[in-house]
Amino acid sequence: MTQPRTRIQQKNRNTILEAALDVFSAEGYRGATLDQIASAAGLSKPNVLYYFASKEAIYTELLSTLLDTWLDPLHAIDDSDEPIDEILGYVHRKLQMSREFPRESRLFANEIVQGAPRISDLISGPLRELVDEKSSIIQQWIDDGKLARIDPHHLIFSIWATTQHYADFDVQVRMVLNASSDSHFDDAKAFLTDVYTRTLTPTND
Amino acid sequence: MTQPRTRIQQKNRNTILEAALDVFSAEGYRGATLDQIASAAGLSKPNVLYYFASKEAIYTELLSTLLDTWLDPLHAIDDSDEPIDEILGYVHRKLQMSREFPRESRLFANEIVQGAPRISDLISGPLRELVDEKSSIIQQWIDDGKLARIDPHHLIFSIWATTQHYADFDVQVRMVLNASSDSHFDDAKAFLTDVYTRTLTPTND
DNA sequence: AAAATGTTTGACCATTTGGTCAGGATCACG
DNA sequence: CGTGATCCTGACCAAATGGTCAAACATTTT
Repeated sequence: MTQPRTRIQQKNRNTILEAALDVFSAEGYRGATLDQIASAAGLSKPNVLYYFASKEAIYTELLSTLLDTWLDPLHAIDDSDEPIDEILGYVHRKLQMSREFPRESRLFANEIVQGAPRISDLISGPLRELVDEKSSIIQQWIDDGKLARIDPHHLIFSIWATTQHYADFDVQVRMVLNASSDSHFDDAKAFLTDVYTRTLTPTND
Repeated sequence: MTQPRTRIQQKNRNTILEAALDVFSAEGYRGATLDQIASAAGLSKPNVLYYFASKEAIYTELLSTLLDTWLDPLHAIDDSDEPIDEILGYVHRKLQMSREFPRESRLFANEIVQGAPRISDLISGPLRELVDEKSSIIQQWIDDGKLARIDPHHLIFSIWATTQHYADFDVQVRMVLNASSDSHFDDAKAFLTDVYTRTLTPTND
């Protein structure tokens, strides 16, 4: 089942994954039902199970497929002569993802809040290594006097937290702001740019 | 049922709520089962339902009871001559709550990620008003030149995000840091103090 | 100590839910 | 166009789950 063969398989598997993303991100793994997914996909339940072995199989396929996309912005951080711009770029990309792909963000949020039972391997493995690698780069920038002395790991955590907040807690943000449109993302961008510019600009001491 | 009468009722209701906090915060509303709660409380399932009308009743009682506690730190922000200390104090209290009451944080995180179906009234009502009120105070500080010009609402969001992150995404934080103890909370405190000091200190322009 | 009130439980029920299966419909292709 | 492979479905099943209830057991009150 790694490579779908027919066009129908290709299409229906995608339809199911799309529907499942909707349902899982809104309800969590336990809260989602195969009936909901089937209905959202416009297929019968047995038909869904014709394409995927189980509910769990759909879920894990979603997670592993989306994790790469999810980490792309962090991968993109690279050594550069303009560390602050590099990090601001990361903040902007992450915020943009919260705006464009809130379901993906919530999918991971649900999973991790509940202890990441199905992706702990990926977190303590590849993700940890990626974060360590980028932390080294940031530390190097600090040692070179190009960035203020802050803890690289906690910097990354804070970027995750502040950007994903707008996707994961979208309802709360909208209710508190009384917002109907997406325009608060623009304010958020300005705010975060300000915060991280101030935080990262080296002080002469 | 508002006021428990006997000692046994008092005790058992508390036992159940404590067990329910454990289970709901770890599994979400849908993921939690009455059997799990009963078992965690050391009671039989019918006995649990003797003290609470339904699973939902336990959950909503938990939410409404804990919301006040949860918002206390924000309530504590008050007009002051030292705005930066006032806000740093808020950051520290919120971080301390993530450290001491991670289950409460995760309970709300689960609820809000999934659209806050049961507390949308509280969010668009009392919470919204509280945030608006404190935002006004912050805005006043800014107008008085005591704080840098930042968006008060997004400042509050960022404080929620960065502090609650350590409770809600605890597993991820620990795995990425390879941490077994709680000591990374001290580093987080230093980091956040730094970030918000830099962010809030007015610049002379 | 008896009556009244409060507490606990085993057995049971209806619904939901993940999953199966035999057979029918449809499609690809020689 | 016929045949084998693929696709789809209604009917069904077993387990899990929220909830009920009559009856037994405790505790308090009089």
